[in-house]
Amino acid sequence: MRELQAPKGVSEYFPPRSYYFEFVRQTLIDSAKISGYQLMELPVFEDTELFRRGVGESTDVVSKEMYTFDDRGGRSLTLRPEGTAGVMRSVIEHNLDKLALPIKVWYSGAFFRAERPQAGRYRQFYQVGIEAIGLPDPEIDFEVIAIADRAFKSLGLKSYRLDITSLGDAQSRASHRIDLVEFISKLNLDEATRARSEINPLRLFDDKREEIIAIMADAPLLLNYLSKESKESFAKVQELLARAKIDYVINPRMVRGLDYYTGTTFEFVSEKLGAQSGIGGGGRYDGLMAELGGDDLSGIGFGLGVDRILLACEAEGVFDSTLNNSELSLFLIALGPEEKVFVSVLLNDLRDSGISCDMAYGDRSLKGAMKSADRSGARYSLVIGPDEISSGNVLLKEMRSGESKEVRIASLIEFLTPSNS
RNA sequence: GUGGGCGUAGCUCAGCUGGUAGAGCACUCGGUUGUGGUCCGAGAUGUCGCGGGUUCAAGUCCCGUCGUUCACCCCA
Repeated sequence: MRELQAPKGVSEYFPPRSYYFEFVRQTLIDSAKISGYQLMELPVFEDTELFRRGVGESTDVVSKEMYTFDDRGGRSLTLRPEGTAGVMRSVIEHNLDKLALPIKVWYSGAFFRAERPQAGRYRQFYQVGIEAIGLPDPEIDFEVIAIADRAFKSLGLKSYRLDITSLGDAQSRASHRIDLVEFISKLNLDEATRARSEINPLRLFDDKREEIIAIMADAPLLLNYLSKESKESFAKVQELLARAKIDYVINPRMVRGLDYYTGTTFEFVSEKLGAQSGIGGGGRYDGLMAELGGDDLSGIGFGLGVDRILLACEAEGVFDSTLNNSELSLFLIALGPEEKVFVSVLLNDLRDSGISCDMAYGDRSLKGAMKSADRSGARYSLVIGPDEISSGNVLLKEMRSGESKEVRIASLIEFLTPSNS
């Protein structure tokens, strides 16, 4: 074991894979930005109370998975386990909800949960999320789902499923809960399962054991307890998805782990991943703003798991040959110490003009330096020795074709400026 | 938090019933004097995750520990 190593269960991205991580994250962000969402950059730690009240005391996330610590002033802080609560806190604190509604924001960053690590489940993980706050229109529900779906499609993902359901309003859930608890009380359950059902009876719906699935087959479904308004809103969301040709399946047994969800709730599931197959999920959260001390506004959002989406992309092979993981257009090679100084300055001038370029450092053989040029992925390479410096002409070699053409050093900038090539 | 698998060169791994380590890829150099990607040749690389135990002898057996992986659980 090395003396120093990363803390257990964190994900790290370094070259060359970091290129794909960034590509995935940026694609998710772009999907939000073209729909009118704006950046929200928030602290990674918050007052512990925010998550207790926002996410819910009874959830596993809050009760046993938070990284909580006291700062030097004795304040209890917690590394954010999810993004929505922090966004709500900031919206309320800065009175953003007093502006035109809906407020549409996106965020991206690291989140923390002290779970047992597994493929696709990390203690520090990355999410891109959006929130649309202030209005309950089902058209917004549709927009939010479509943004996630569009992001997945533009990445080239195909093997995923969209599950949706509605958790209804407070009254719907209360009357369903009475019947569900009644139903569960008659079941013969082991102690651990019974304890789980007492914390949240809905949990039994997503138990993976055959026998539990069997006995829950006749359990009352929340979807049958929806109020007229909830039912109409959910129907509208489905109609919009159908008209936009976004495939979905209604999954009345879907359970979300955070207490704040109400109304339309959804989950994207990859078919190419193992147990940790949820690549994104979200839903509406009426009541969360009020719970945190703000106006009683509705909101809806999602969190997408960048780590898992990257795994899904790799599992589906969407990166093959489509991406050139280099930003470089030119790679420079100097033949000797004199030329190295010259090239170093030339390189700097080219960069001043916005041309992406690099050079061979160290005292490598020409063959070795050309190899670096090849590996750099640069479009062109050029070698500079005494002849080039005295003549002012260089042979610009296009790496892919292997063909060279003579160019004046003085006109390199013009030649390589993107709009001219 | 519970249960199972795994942990050997930078990477992927081989190493049979214990006798002090190997392959492929990658890397560096060379194959005519200044041009990469193919091919050929040469070279460097490991306290066999860590700690302890059994043994004349452990990468190989036992215990612990750390990490990882799969499932449960949970969720992104």
